[in-house]
Amino acid sequence: VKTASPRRTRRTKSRVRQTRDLSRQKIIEVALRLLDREGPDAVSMRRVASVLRVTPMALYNHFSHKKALLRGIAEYALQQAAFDGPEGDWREQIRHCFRAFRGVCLQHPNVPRILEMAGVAPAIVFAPMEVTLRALRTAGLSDQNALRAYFTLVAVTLSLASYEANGPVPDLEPVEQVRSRRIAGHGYSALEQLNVQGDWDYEAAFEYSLSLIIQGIEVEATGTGRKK
Amino acid sequence: VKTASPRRTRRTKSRVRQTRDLSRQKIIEVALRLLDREGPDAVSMRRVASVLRVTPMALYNHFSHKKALLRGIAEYALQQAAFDGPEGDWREQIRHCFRAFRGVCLQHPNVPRILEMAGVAPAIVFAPMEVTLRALRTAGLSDQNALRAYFTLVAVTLSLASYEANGPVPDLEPVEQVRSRRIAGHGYSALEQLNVQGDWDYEAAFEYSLSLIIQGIEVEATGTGRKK
DNA sequence: ACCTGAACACCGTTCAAGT
DNA sequence: ACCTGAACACCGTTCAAGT
Repeated sequence: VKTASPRRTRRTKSRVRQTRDLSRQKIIEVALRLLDREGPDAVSMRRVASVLRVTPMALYNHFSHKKALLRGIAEYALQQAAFDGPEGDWREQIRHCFRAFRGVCLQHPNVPRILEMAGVAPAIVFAPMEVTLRALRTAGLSDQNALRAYFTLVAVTLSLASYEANGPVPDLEPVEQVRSRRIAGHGYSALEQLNVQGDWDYEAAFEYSLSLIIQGIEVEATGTGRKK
Repeated sequence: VKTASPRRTRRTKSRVRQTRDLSRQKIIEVALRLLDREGPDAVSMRRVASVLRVTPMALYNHFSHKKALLRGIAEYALQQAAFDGPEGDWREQIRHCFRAFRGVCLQHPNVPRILEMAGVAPAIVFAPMEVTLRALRTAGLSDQNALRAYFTLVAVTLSLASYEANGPVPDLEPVEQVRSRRIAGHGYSALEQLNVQGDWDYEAAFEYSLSLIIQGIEVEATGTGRKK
């Protein structure tokens, strides 16, 4: 029940387009593997080309610049997500959609990073947008507010997934640790007494964020929220 | 009423530390100016050094690597924000805190980008964290849930500010426009009928996100929310 | 239409040397 | 402690040329 039918449409204008698309596909697959295994820095035109045993410039026949390749990678990865869930409550539709989104982000932990990068938004992001719009219309929101909610949900999903993928603590270097302690000396009482037991549960945190936003939408939809 | 006292603390171990810190400061100011005027790519060790009429390697006496410099820039920019607001309701405290956060992000539109980059989280991010923790304790949340709410708020603030700063549409290239139309053909009905009048109001969108999350917290705090 | 080879104008960072 | 100069191992992309 995927929203976007994945690149099956036949182009009518030429016959042997297959080759071109196969090649494009191959490049993306290699690049995604590099991204998954060695991180964003490994995805250079030169690295990708060398894995494919080809000149860097050969890639420019398929992608006009690196950003287009990154977009291709992100699109390819996100196509694996089934944003559409089973019929049901708008709450569950949204939960399903963004759980699916988070799912592919965890399978390809560096995809959020390249999505965050300069204008690298592939067309596929319209799929979760569609799901969200439909769900929130049934909830009674205006299109404008539904879009706003969508951006909120995407932001949180991407950010938490990225944070989860790239290590728990952004560990400052030793030097800055000291400086930060110095800063921390000045009235960070809430932080000093901070009380959280056990390891950080990323999934629970994601679900909590989801709940906050959904409950917020609920209030907004039923008109219980005070106007500012 | 700033939370973090900005680098005024005197280091006791040497006398002419002034020079070192002045230089560090100078580097950051030049780098931030480059970031603001020419974007993240302009902030290279070589560019920064050349503006300062100095060898690239001279910078490494003050920052052990580029990431440390980026962290320094982000910290410097964020120090200009007054996250602490006037006393008051936890709702208004949070609103004030993240409006201030958004404010510096708009003054330095590329700061969100470098914050999103690899582990570039300066110690100053603890300031809004402190404010949020305090506010949400008075709202009755556990520290764990308060932290989760904090991450939600930061994610949304940064993401929307970044989106606002870097042009309204991530305009796909012509080629991909066509492909996206093709994809859009398949059942994107909600998007096709999408009805939003006038230009996109970024500030209103931010305020709406803020409201969603705050109202969600409210529900969570008063225990009205159904447990999953 | 697709690929190569050489070149251009950049990167971050190491290392040895100077003061 | 701070800075230089040369070098290493990379980048993305243009351009002219081949098939």
